[in-house]
Amino acid sequence: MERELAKTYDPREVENRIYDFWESNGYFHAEVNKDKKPYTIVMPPPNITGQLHMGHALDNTLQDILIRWRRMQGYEALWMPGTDHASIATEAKIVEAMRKEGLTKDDLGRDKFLERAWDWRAQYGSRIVSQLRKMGSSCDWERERFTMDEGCSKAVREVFVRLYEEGKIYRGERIINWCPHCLTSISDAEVEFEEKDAFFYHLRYPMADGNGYLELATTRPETLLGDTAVAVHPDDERYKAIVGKNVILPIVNKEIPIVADEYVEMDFGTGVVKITPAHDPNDFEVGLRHNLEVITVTTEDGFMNELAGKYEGMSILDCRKAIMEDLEAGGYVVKIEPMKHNVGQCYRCHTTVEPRVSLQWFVKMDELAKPAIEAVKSGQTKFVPERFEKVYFHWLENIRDWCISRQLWWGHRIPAWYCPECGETIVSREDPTVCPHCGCDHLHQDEDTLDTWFSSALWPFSTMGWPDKTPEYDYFYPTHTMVTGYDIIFFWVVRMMFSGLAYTGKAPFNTVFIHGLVRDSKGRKMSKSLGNGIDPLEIIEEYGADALRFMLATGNSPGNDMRFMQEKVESSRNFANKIWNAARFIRMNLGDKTELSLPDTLTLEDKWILSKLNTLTQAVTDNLEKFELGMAVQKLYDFIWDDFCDWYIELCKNRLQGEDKENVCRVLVYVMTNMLKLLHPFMPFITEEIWQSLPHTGDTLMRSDWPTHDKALAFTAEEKEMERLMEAIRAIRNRRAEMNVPPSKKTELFIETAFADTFKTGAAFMNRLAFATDVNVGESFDVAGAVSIVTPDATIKIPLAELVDTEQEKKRLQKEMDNVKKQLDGVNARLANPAFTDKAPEAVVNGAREQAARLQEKLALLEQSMAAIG
RNA sequence: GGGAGCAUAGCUCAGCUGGUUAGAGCACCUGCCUUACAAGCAGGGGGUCACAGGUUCGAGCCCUGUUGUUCCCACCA
Repeated sequence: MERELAKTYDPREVENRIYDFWESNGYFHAEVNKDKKPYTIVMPPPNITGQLHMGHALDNTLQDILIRWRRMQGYEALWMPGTDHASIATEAKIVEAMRKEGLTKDDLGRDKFLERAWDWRAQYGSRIVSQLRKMGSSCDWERERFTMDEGCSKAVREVFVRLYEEGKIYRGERIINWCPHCLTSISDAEVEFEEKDAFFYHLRYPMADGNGYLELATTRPETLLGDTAVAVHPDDERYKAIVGKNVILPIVNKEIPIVADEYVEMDFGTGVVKITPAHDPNDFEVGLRHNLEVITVTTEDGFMNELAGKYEGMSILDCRKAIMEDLEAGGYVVKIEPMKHNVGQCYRCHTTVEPRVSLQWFVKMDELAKPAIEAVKSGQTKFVPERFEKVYFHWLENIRDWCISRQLWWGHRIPAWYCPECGETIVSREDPTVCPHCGCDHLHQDEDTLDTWFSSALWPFSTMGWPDKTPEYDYFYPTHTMVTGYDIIFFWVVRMMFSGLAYTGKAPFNTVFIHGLVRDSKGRKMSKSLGNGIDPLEIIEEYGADALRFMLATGNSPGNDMRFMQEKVESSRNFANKIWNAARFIRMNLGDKTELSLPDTLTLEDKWILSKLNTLTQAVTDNLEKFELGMAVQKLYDFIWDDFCDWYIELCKNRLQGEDKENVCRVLVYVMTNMLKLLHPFMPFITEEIWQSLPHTGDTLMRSDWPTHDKALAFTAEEKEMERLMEAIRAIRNRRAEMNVPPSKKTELFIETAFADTFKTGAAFMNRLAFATDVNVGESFDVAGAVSIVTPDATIKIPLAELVDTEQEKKRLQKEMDNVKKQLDGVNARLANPAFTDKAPEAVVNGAREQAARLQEKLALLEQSMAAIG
């Protein structure tokens, strides 16, 4: 598959073709292979309702970099893909679509509704998957899973039953977060708090004995209808005498007790709190401690119910207004003051959440949380960056029982059946037909489904076939790296951790690699409501997936947010083009040669670039090992652009015109091939395309071997030697530019140096890169009216008499000497300090000594030049 | 109320366990269409690394405090 490179790089043409080539050849596929070590990443499953956004793009780029790198390193690398049914989000979309047709869930009934949901899944579930392909994601699509497929559902059922049998799952009347719009309970993690303007209503409740009033304050006066007590702190001297007495609940005109409870803060407000167990989590707890009645006064969809008396049918907010008018009329209102108040909202629809008592299923968290904390404390699982461990611990240490039942239809239906005869609850792996207790044969199944996160918590092992003992499970589990954003540590990472530990006995991954958010160019979160989202597919269309990936990897440090900026993508696109053209240049010179090996004899510049490549290989590998992808990518960029393109290719142009051409080509191909390998995880498409166009062995770059450091190619001395030449070339260019000498004006060079051999070797570089005609190397030259250029290794004289102003030249030399002296003084001062020479590491001290020597030499050369001018 | 991040060039950001004169991209200035690339080449200007102390032979990096900013968590009704 060797082809000519197109004249300009067109990612649109290349990317789809290359992706098909990879996929159709099964290069993404991983198999159980005892001869190799496994490396596994399971993809955070995107919602079936979702479309690819920048968050996915980042998340998947990072995963693909890691998986491609490990695959090339020789691991059996499995990237397990799949999608999430996203119960609440998907159901909301379907209900919305039905609403437009004038239909409700109840019109359709459960079965018909689910048919629609599966149709929806069939229609949209593949959309995000095809979008992930556009990113270049090298997932094993043959293993693609879905949280509601047979296997995952089996795992869900197994876990539910097991937890139930172990007593870690229970059903009970508890106060939960209720979304009046989605009409379902949601977990604590699914409530988002937002500060809103509210009012603090100061009320007074008359004492039942007619002895004055008790003043208290509330933000929700309408809940008064469900008050069953007022509470004070047991140590509060002001109220000790009245604890146990009653107050009269205004409007309702009912006596309710005054209880003493430590929950009340004496210093806040009047130190008296009204207690509404049905509509406030704290009040619910107080109610439990004091055996208070729980009176629910609202409906599921946010209106007042029949227990609200004359307020029945009003919305909660209307009721609040009405009740305040009535309280005002009755003289119960002391004052109303504005305040800031944290209001809980549903994370899906942003409707204000109503705390509400209802019958739900819960997972007991205390016992499950402990091993999850321990696994991270012991280092079995690590977070990158480490600071997120704190967040993780804090969450687990303060966790409350997890409400897992949802009043939704789309999801895993709770495998619990109730006997209408004897009230027995049956939870089992197989659907029961008769009640084991009384033999009744018309059992009915619980109507609710499970929280979406219940099934995603099992994702790392349910996708591997658990609870069955599959070869995949044995080989690929536990997985290695979990790549995800810090925003779902609570929702997902925590739950995978305790689930994995509880059911498989192992932490589900050994590293959690956390990344930040991709924000817009102004630093705002990308959101639908702001309309500031940037569609990755549009960016891919315009710049190519490689450019997008490269941009996302560049300057992205773990756990930190980044801004999306068009210029950064352009710069990445330019980089892709740079490599493309370097490859074109090589091909142009290559002819039909297919020789791959390095030549037997290497020149100075060959050794220099090979040695640099060698160092790069080690550095990039080390960075990847440490998840420092941003640093790895920066080093690749610098090497490819600066060292290889701007220096090596330029240096070798002379030789390409001579007899040495073949040897140069071999080195060019060798370095290019290795660069392509190192760059492949970041820019998979263009690297593969170029690799295919160059002499190569094997079928695909993505399955080629990751380069390793080669001792035979470490040429430290030559690197230094080359640097001397480069420094001289830079200095000459610099001087010429300062003096406005155009490149077209070539000159003779006289180089006075102690490194004559090096500079004689480098003479050929000077004419191309330093605009030289003849290059003379020797100990000393007497050149009339020359411009002197001084480096630590040489004094270079350029006869440019007509351009030289002697006075100007003197000033310049003096300035440079002053500068060098200043530096030299600094270094010498350090070296004169015994504290430094004694305490600093040897390498640092030696480095300083070398530097001092170089500066000293440069100074001496400058002095000579000065003397020569007179 | 608790916790965390960030503060480095005009802009956006790197800077890994403290070690020469702090880097990149973009922007800006100068000169170049040098037959791979003008999406390019060469050169240049531009930074008291938020502030104040401290530790150290040595601090952008470590410690303490201050200021600004962003985020997360938390039931003060």
